Amino acid sequence: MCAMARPRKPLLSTDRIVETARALVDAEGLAAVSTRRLAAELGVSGPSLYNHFRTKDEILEAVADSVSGQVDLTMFEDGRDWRTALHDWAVSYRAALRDHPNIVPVLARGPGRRPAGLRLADAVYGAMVEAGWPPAQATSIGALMRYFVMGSALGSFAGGFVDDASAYDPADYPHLQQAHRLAEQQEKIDERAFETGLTALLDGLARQYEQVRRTA
Amino acid sequence: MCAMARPRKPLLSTDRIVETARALVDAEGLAAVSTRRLAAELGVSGPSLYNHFRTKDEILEAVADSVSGQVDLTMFEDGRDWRTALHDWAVSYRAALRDHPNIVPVLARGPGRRPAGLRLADAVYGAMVEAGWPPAQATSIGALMRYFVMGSALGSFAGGFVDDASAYDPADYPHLQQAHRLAEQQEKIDERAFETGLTALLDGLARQYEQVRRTA
DNA sequence: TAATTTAAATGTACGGCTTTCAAGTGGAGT
DNA sequence: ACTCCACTTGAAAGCCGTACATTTAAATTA
Repeated sequence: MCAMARPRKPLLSTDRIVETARALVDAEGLAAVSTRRLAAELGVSGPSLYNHFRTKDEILEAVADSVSGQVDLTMFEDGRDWRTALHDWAVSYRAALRDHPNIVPVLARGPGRRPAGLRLADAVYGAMVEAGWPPAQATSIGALMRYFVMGSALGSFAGGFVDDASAYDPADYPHLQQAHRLAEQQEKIDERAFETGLTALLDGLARQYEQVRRTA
Repeated sequence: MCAMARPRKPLLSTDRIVETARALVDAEGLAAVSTRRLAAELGVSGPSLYNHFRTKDEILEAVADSVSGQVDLTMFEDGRDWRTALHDWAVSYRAALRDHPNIVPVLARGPGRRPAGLRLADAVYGAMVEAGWPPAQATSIGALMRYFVMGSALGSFAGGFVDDASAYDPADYPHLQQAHRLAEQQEKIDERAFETGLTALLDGLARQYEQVRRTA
């Protein structure tokens, strides 16, 4: 009868869709994002989204990339030493993911064609080569840092345990008697584990760097 | 008219469901596992599964736990030194995930109440305490190792790039000119990055261990 | 200015999904 | 023999993503 016409001013824009989707993902998780729900949030009907994105997945990729874009990369610009640059970058990387943990599974698929994700990979690889790492090792560093940061953001370690002492029978798990307390202090424990691991990783890489430099 | 009766021998068992689900996940990915599809694979109708599991998610958790159960933990039994035990464990852990990469997102949610996942956490934590690490540090080690192994298994680093040189314009990404080649050598690159990172991590932890021992 | 193309939103519809439920029937226990 | 329970079923409810034709306004071109 009366299909709504094209409005004088567009109701939707890719930016508005991405921002609303990100807010929805942050607030209620990936599973809460259905095209109908997102459209409702935007005051619009479901299929309207398909005028701006080809698939729902494209929307999620755009959200993921906007999070990648929040990672600070300026530490690679000047000639700061590679170790502190890598440390600061990892901290900023993790902070961005911790602010939007629900989108991490999408980010974990890799940069693909997402521009911010590629800029990130480009910056860290370029800086390592610049610092004197051989190309193959620079690739490894990019990869292993990603492993560590993604792993630390994908799911809280502490939050992976249940807040219920009866779940951890001493007979079955003799060393996990305090495990139900992990859930309480989630953030602190994950934070400390991340810093401990990052320091260890960088210490170990520094050692390898010395060897590489000596033989070159 | 003729609803199928209870069969002489049960068509389904929890084990058979889990095994079939695992095969399906391995072969076609998480998305291919629908209750109907899995039931068809079992020669049965969709809702029948609900006689053995309360939800589909319970099935996936069971699959995940069966993969956790494949991780070797024997290196923690005798009094081998913590460093080599940790190394061997990480390698076995990663190998199990690499054999069943499609279930990793489920595993990444943490052990929760899954027995094999809890045994794994119990073993590594217990061994670190036994080796002389303070409890808080032992927790951190369990966490950071999980970060690294999960991160390395969650998504291939190399596979995260597109096998298409035109996607990496030199003007935008000056250092990624070989990135499209990463897709070719995925396994080797990921393998090397994992070993490099693991060695660095353990070197760094050994350093921290010396400090801890000195002050104690 | 008039004619034409394109853009933006819509309603409807298809086929899929997980899960609930009552109903039917064979096996086990008394 | 009778009851109860285990197991499977078809049907259906309520989601989901998205293809499609339709409507109208804006933008473009003649």
